[in-house]
Amino acid sequence: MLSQKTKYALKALLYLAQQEEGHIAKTIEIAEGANIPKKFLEQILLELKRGHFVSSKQGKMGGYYLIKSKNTITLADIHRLFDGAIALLPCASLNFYEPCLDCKTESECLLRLGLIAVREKTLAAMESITIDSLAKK
Amino acid sequence: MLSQKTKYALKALLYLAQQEEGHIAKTIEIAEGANIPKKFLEQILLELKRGHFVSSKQGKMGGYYLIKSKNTITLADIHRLFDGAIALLPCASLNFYEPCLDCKTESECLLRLGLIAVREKTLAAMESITIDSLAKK
DNA sequence: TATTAAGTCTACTAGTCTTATAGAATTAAA
DNA sequence: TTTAATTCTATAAGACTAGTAGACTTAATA
Repeated sequence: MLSQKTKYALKALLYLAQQEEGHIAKTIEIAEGANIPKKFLEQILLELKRGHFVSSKQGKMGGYYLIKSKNTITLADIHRLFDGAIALLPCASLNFYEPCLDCKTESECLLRLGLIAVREKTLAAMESITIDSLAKK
Repeated sequence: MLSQKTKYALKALLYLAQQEEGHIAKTIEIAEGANIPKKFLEQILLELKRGHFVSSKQGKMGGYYLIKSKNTITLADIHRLFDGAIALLPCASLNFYEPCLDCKTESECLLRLGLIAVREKTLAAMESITIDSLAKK
């Protein structure tokens, strides 16, 4: 399941994607437009900035705007930024790989290969969903 | 991600699936065979029993055994029993549906349809993984 | 240059969830 | 009746989630 944070991040990105080119949106504007608690949104926007999905202009008249094309930002990207691995276990993850501590050896693990198969399907589906494709629904 | 509980449940089921027909496995035997803390495993086995995947024989010489065919128990089943919804949000879930509180109306929700598409792919993948298919890896 | 309005950063907190552990009660074989 | 197993309820430490608070920095503009 997506955390509330990931959901808010997606909604914030959708809000930004729907603004006209060049528009700089204030946090309060996004918060009200997408129904997100403002102070919580501040943190989320900072993380999106550190992830290079948005940038900001500081000071008066400042705000946030997309810096990555809305048809290249995928659900998989945002999930990874906020909720981490897409795989069902770290040992089946591409980007967050970690061996399981309770497995004797990875090759003996009966779960891993099956979970990798699931991850491949889920990942493909999540990579095909972009902010742009969502905005057009 | 799977919780530790779900992972242990799968390992316990795999252990049971690998025993010969008619064998009744004690909790301590499964715990040691699958490397699971015994007291934690007790709870898990009870939940698997309530979910009608295993049954038990009480008293001396008692223990647990599969009551559902190992090629009909899927990863999706066990995920749902312990971790709940497979969809990324409750509003996109089949078995754990709940409307989003922060959406004005569901039809306006830009996320839902995309998340349903992901759930369909993930669910198909998880339903194709059975205890039997895992045990044969 | 002072004011104002915006983002930035760090810390904190209440509540919930996870991962167990403990121990008493129940059941059934021998 | 003893023993060995499941069953049930309670508890607890630690991590995580979702959010709040407030001080600080930056930049437009009057």
